[in-house]
Amino acid sequence: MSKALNGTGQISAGTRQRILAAAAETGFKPNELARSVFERRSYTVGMITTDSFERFSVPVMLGAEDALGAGRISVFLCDSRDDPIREKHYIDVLQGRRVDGFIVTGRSSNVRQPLTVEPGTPVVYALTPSADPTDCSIVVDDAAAGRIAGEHFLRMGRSRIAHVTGPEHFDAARERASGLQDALAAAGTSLIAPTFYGGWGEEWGRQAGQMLLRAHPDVDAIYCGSDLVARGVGDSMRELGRHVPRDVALIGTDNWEIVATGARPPLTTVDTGLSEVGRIAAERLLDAIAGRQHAGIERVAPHLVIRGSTDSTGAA
Amino acid sequence: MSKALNGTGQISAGTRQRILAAAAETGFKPNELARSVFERRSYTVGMITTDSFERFSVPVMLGAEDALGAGRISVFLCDSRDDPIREKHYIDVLQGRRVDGFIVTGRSSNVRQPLTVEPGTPVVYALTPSADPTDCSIVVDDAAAGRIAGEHFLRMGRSRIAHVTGPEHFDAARERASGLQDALAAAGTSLIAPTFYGGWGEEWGRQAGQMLLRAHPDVDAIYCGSDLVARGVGDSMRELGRHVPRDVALIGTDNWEIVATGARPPLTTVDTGLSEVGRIAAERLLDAIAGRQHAGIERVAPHLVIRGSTDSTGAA
DNA sequence: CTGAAAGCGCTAACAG
DNA sequence: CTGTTAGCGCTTTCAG
Repeated sequence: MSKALNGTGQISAGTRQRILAAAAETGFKPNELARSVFERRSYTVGMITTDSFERFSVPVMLGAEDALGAGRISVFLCDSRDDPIREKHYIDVLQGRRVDGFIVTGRSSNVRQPLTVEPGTPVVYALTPSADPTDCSIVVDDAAAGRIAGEHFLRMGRSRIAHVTGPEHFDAARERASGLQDALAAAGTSLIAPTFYGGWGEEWGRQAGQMLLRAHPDVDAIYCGSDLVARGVGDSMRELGRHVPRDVALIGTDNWEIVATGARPPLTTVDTGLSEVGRIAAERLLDAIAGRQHAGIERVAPHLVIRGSTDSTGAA
Repeated sequence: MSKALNGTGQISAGTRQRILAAAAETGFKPNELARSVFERRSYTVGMITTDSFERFSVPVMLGAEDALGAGRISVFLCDSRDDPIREKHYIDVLQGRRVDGFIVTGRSSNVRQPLTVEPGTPVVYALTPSADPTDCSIVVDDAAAGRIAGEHFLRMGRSRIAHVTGPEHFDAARERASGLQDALAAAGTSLIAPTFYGGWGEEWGRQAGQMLLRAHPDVDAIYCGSDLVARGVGDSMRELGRHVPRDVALIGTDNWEIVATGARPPLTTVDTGLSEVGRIAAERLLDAIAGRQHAGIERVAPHLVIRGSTDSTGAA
């Protein structure tokens, strides 16, 4: 009897107990599907990632799944592989299952085309904002990431600062660069050299480190667009006789734990708060499902994780 | 009308077309939930991971999701965080949603307690086999991984072979070690030193590399239990004046692309075929749902990916 | 406060 | 071949 199980309707405490006991004994489990048919909602959301759960979407998903699970909502997992056909397929299937909403995530922080869903189905974009500014998007505050890194260098007294990062066509790369420049400008200084745009991997870090040192042997601090780049840069510094952090301080980005802590010295890095992005996205989606729509792009503040590459008192 | 949409029952081609057209025009989407209530199954499975989607469970999940999606089955995502309470909670919720089955995965290859589910609900274990041998488990063939690495070293003419790997309490570590020993024994030789059990990270690799070189300066090949260990070992080799692969050849494990390819030289590594594990697990689950139960532990063959750390003709 | 009845959207079986 | 009906398991409403 649903009245007993849900405590709804009018029923006496006595019979309620009796029914509950009987249910427990029988091992009765209500069929949530049937309830969903009646309620016209499924307490279920679809999470669509475009990038096969690379290291960026995973923390976002985890944060989202966590927040959603607390609201007793289950999560459907979909890997669209950046393929519009697959994406449409998943949307169709999940709408057939009457999901209450969608969270869309992916690797890049560049804008993406909005999802085409049944009108009334809420969608929240995490990490990759929707091109439609009236959609709800949660992203990393990349400018703040650059600023934080710059301020930390200034605070530790470094002044000959350089920046090595990913390809220029990534919004994230350009915004971090401008955040860093802003921080330096606010202190009346500027980058020792134009930003080195290139790639996100170790190899680019090594190359850029060498180029940088050749052009500016007196560099004393380098902000890197990823932890991998930072490792590559660090390797090249050591090879060319520079000590990290004494001669050159290094800050990475991502706080990819296993990479950052495995480095020698462990990397100080800007944690972009991806699981926070996921958590907030989930909350916004829950709000939207409850009828409280959010609109616009919300930027999540990153934070600095200090380790040996900027702190000589820390681990070697 | 369901007859038209599903092509079931008896209906003329004419009216069928007419109904289909009307449905397309209206944008009609059948409610799969209602169908599921009737069918008593949901075309949905639960994927439970114990380890928050570390790099081991992600490829497994991807492989599984891929195979399941082809069978038009959606996947519920659950992160139990190795917490029995959370696990039970997820199982209850998903059984309430009448999932057709479960796939359980996690980081370690050690056996785990079987899931407690409603009788009749199929469960397949991926990566972490069930303690119950009548359950269906798909795992990596770790002994084969060790064998493959050993045979590759022998083939390239190395004979003073060592092994640095993770903690001894991991089944995977011990089995790879014994597989490697078997391969050497088959060629009438043996390890130059007892297996170095320790950890899975770079730091352990560096330590072990130093210890190894001190005790056995003439070592010419090292099989490592993870790509991170291999990187650590490689770093220590170079620091102590050994060239990789000329003086010492290196094989890692996992084929964690970004780590293996970012190394200098890029790492030859044993790919443990995790997405294959996931794919097969999904197929076995589909079979079980269809009434064809599988039982026992199935081992998936790993394969070698050759890069510069064993091949001096390759990248430097 | 209780039990019966109607309906959520679908499918199968059934007369017409 | 067609349209109607009963029923999947649940919740809500409405007489008793």
